[in-house]
Amino acid sequence: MAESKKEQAPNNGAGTRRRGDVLENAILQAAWDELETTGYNRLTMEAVAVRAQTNKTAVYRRWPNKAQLIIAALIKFAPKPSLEAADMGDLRTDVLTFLQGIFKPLQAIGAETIHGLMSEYPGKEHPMSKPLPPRSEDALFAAMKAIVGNAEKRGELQPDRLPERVISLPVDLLRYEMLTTHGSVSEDIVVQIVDELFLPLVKAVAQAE
Amino acid sequence: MAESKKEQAPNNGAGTRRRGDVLENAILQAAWDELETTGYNRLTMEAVAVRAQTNKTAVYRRWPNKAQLIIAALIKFAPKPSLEAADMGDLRTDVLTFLQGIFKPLQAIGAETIHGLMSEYPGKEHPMSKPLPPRSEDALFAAMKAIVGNAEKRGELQPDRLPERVISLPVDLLRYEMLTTHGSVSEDIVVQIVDELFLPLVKAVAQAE
DNA sequence: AGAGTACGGTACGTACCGTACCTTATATGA
DNA sequence: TCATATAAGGTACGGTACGTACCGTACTCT
Repeated sequence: MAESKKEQAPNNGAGTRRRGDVLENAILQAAWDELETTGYNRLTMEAVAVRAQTNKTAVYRRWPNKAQLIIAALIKFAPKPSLEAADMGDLRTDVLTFLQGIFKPLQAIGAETIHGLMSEYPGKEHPMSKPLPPRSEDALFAAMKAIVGNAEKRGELQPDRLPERVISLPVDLLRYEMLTTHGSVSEDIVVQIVDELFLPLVKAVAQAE
Repeated sequence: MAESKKEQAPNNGAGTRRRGDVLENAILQAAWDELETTGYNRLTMEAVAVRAQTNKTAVYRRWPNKAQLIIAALIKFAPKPSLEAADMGDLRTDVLTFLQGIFKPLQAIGAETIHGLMSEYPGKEHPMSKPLPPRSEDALFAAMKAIVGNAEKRGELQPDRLPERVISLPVDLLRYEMLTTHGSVSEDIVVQIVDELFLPLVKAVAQAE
């Protein structure tokens, strides 16, 4: 009798109403799925709610807008590059493997999403969780510094000769290419960046004899 | 009597209804003004129409969406960099003056607008008038090639030694910085790019003895 | 058991989009 | 000079998405 109100429990027969982390994860998962199938621009809060089998209210209770929601979804579900600096014996190999390792993760997020986020994001008055952090806090930059540090320890480079701009050059250019190339970026861009730009530069500035 | 319908001619007393290029320019001017005061995201077609003292219909008759309208406004009103390669006697001066010349125009457009355009722009199936053209058609790249060519003629560089990536490096990095730096980019980034990256690279690869 | 919390669900007001429709001014040329 | 086509002015609409309010109801916790 009292059960008649349930009208065929809408989910599985077990505990019906999700809460807290369970619901939060379901929403983030839905946002990530929606992002992959629909793309950032056409993604709507309502579609995310529907896919998560909940409603907009539950979404807005947690994230105030689309940008914040998607950032949270990226943090949780986007493929993360390995940030441990490979240490294989020479600088070229280390940088190449590192860049190749971040290539696919960057590509998985996609230019449309980045542009959308950076376009919509408040920026001012919002010093938290930006899509692209300043260089000093950038994990990819830190990884490159570690790689260069290893090469210095091995004696490949004279210490402290490389300006920050040189160290960040490969990651910056890779990101630039991802942002501005509609369609897919060929993976050999990584090799070009290393062999035509980074290594000649290193050689000119700081290579030990 | 028949004049009573005019209700105090809303514009100047002279020819009332604008057409063709006059109206088109008024709309583009309004779009440009609106872009500068409101910003790309919050700019609406209706606001442009109101500022141009016309209505949405007249706008949509000419441009199918916001992105196209803004691109047209940029082409007409955005400050254009000088594309003639300076030829002052040495490569460093030429590249510096060139980069400094494109600095302000790039900054005038602004990251928000570029991100918005690149986010909304169809891209696929639309091979026309992209915000960022491919390198081969990029006017800034062509200018850099001319500058390098001048240096080769002077004997500063050995001819045909510089890969395209080296030539486009300064412009690419400058654009990257403009796109990813919220707030204002300091102008000495230009000097850094030239002195820490481009010139050492040129020296390493192609400088004549 | 009771009380607070947070989800489910709906409905609403707002904003903007893009289009349809009609009226009216202007350019053109027969 | 008048007729006609064109394009402007202007309004109104359907549609979509946003973000919020409200309320009933399940769940949690003590």
